[in-house]
Amino acid sequence: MFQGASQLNLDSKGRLAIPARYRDMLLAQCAGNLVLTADADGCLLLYPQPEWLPIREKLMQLSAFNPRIRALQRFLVGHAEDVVMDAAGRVLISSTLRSYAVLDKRVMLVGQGNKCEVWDEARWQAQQEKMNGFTDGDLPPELEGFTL
Amino acid sequence: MFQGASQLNLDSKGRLAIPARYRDMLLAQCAGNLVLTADADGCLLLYPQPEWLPIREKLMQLSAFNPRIRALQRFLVGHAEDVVMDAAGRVLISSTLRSYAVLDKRVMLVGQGNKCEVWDEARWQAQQEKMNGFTDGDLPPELEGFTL
DNA sequence: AGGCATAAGTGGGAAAAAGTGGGTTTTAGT
DNA sequence: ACTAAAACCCACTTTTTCCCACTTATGCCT
Repeated sequence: MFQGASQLNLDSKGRLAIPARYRDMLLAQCAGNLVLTADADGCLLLYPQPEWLPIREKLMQLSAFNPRIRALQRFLVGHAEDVVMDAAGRVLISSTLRSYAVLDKRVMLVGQGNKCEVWDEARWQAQQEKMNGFTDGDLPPELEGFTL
Repeated sequence: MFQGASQLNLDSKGRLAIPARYRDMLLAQCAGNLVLTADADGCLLLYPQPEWLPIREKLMQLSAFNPRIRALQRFLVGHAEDVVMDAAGRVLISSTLRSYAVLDKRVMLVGQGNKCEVWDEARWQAQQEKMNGFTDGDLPPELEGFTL
């Protein structure tokens, strides 16, 4: 499971070094086979391949006649790329995905349970600002009674 | 259970010495495995790992399509880090979390039931000021009829 | 009440691991 | 066949982790 944020640097070839704490897990779980795709909020999503496959299957079984579902399918599956960790625990991010998420050098890798998010550092900061005033207004009903 | 506040000092490497009164309990409960994450009020939260895990599970099962829930997931899970007590009962606080909570040296550790809060001392003082005038204005309905 | 013993707080150093950068070979595409 | 990009590999630098030693505090026993 992924959690925690790491500030990382893409190297001159566009490679991303996966934090060491995840490497053994990823080698054991999927031999370093990962899937990168785009997220609607402007970051990338990084899944272990075994986590991604059932998500793709469920997604593609949804109705192809609902325009919003079609758009979601095109977006997620259309941007997905297989990547493999090299011996140093790095993955190459294609120029297509790099330009989608506006990644140049400074990047945040943010663990989110079964996946990680990859953010341009400045965009991540901006995203975090949204927590200011989080408790203003009505809370979503799912959070009623939620205790930390 | 955690209660009471302790004034502690981070050392030059950013390590926090857990008060001795909690150590035996933490070694027995979770072998020193703890989880540190950020709190929206500007402090950090320190959970024994067994307390944290069900909270994370409940959080990650909520809908990923609600923007406010997504923000909360990104914030809490995105900042969570596993830490382990060393032989001297200390945990290392990463520079990411230290800069989030503006921790330099003087720190307050405040017990809060199933978790502790970690505050920069000055911010803790400021937080306490907010208790002045607590009873001004309308009370939340949950406190109606509440007796101490 | 003094001193001794144990436990806690604190600091730092050395070994190991991880981050980083590039050079060379292979593959694919034109 | 030639070019360009990607995969692979190796070496160097930096960071992290683990361990040990010293100082300070606490409490117990004489």
